[in-house]
Amino acid sequence: MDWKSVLSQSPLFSDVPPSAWERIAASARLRSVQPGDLVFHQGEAAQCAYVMVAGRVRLVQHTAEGKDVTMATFAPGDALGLIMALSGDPYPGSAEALADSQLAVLPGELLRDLMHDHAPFAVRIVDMLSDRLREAHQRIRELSAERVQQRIARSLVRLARRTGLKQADGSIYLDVRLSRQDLAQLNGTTLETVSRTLTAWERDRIIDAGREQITIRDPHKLVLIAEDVGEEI
Amino acid sequence: MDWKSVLSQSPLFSDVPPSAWERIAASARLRSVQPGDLVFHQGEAAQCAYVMVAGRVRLVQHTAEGKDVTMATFAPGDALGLIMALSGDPYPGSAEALADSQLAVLPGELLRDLMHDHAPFAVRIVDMLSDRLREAHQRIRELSAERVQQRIARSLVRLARRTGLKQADGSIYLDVRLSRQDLAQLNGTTLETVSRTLTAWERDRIIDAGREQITIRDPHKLVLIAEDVGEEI
DNA sequence: CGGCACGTTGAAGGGCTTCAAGCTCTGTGG
DNA sequence: CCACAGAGCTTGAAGCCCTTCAACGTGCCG
Repeated sequence: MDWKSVLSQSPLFSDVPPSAWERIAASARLRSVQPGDLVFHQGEAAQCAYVMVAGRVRLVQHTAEGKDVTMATFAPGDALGLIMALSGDPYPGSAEALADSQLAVLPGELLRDLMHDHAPFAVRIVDMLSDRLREAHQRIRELSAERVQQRIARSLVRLARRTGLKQADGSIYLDVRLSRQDLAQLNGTTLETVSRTLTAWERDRIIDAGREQITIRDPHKLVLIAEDVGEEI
Repeated sequence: MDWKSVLSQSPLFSDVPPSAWERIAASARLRSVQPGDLVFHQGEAAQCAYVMVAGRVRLVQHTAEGKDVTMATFAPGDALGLIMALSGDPYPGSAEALADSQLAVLPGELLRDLMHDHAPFAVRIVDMLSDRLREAHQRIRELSAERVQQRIARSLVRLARRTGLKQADGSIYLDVRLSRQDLAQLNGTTLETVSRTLTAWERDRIIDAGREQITIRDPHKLVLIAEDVGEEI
């Protein structure tokens, strides 16, 4: 299918009237990236926002000490770089492709104009930002109050909901390349700790862990760990 | 000064045309709260958003295990509960007054209408949410990658910028009631750890710490701790 | 088949939490 | 005015969770 029609079905543009659509089509370009490519670099001044057409991209922040922290991952339909494109500020992180991906490139100016001319479009953006903010707050709470085990369990449960493929035997296969390092960056821990944790869960038949792939055998137990049940009263 | 005129000068409403102002004035009410009062409760369905007129309020999330995490604090001009008022979802946290405060109460419906009728107003909201999201991401990065010491130093530096009163001798007095517990909730740690850290800094003449109040004697050193300088190459 | 990225495992240790006890202010009511 | 209750703070001791460093295994792909 034509990428522009995919774009027009993105939640971001669902409320844009047909009249404005020509303008979007005229300004938007398509960009293809391969795994490991950076869509944009941390610190770079933002000219554009992106809407995922295909593939998977993650937003990473590099700290001064050389650690990487994964802030979010994006699937088709999601928008990234919105805030920065609107304000023109430097990107606070880098966007790294996790798979072969295609993104629609949208000039910041176009977005600004659309927002001013079409209030419902601005409302859509408010909605998207609201969701992101809620997620961010949830992660702050987790990082502040929960143990590493819990946080890892939580991210597996979340991934299961997003990309899980239910198998015949009831287990859930996570349809993403997911290294120990990736899980560490998602949860603010080290790959060694992730490895030990997964090994322990494999011993307890809660998951099957392979190279960059995980199957959840016992989703219920994983949720119990995520919710830290087991010592109530 | 009339609280409605204060409200009209909030950044939130700076782009609302005079024509809409009557409508805002008609729907808005004023609410006064005392320290410790909750403006709204976690879990409660959101009907309204609030704009700070005077005082200071913080947003707290209670975890299942009974720990509290402070998500943000609000000063006059700031808006809280925006997201939830727009969507009608339950508040994900409680808003607790830290001082005698006054807030303008705005029905969610009013905000929704304003956004649809006046795009520039929606743009303001996008700006505010953008700032909040940026802050949240920064905190996630800090919580993921930094030590407790660093994070405490950082929050003191931040508070100094927001509410610091420069003294004659160059030190900075933080003009907020700030208990060890508060600092702990801000940084995802315990009051004991905060106490020990502050005591150590007091020994090193970096701060003066009293009961619920802190003066920064050597802001430069505090920044160095926050940035974790001292072991580069 | 060699290199490299991914993963496992062990050992050591430190940062931080947890529990516990006691101290020091502040404010309040008799 | 003073005493006392309670909130805020300090300090110690114990220990665990997690990191860090290090060495080695493993499988994929050129």
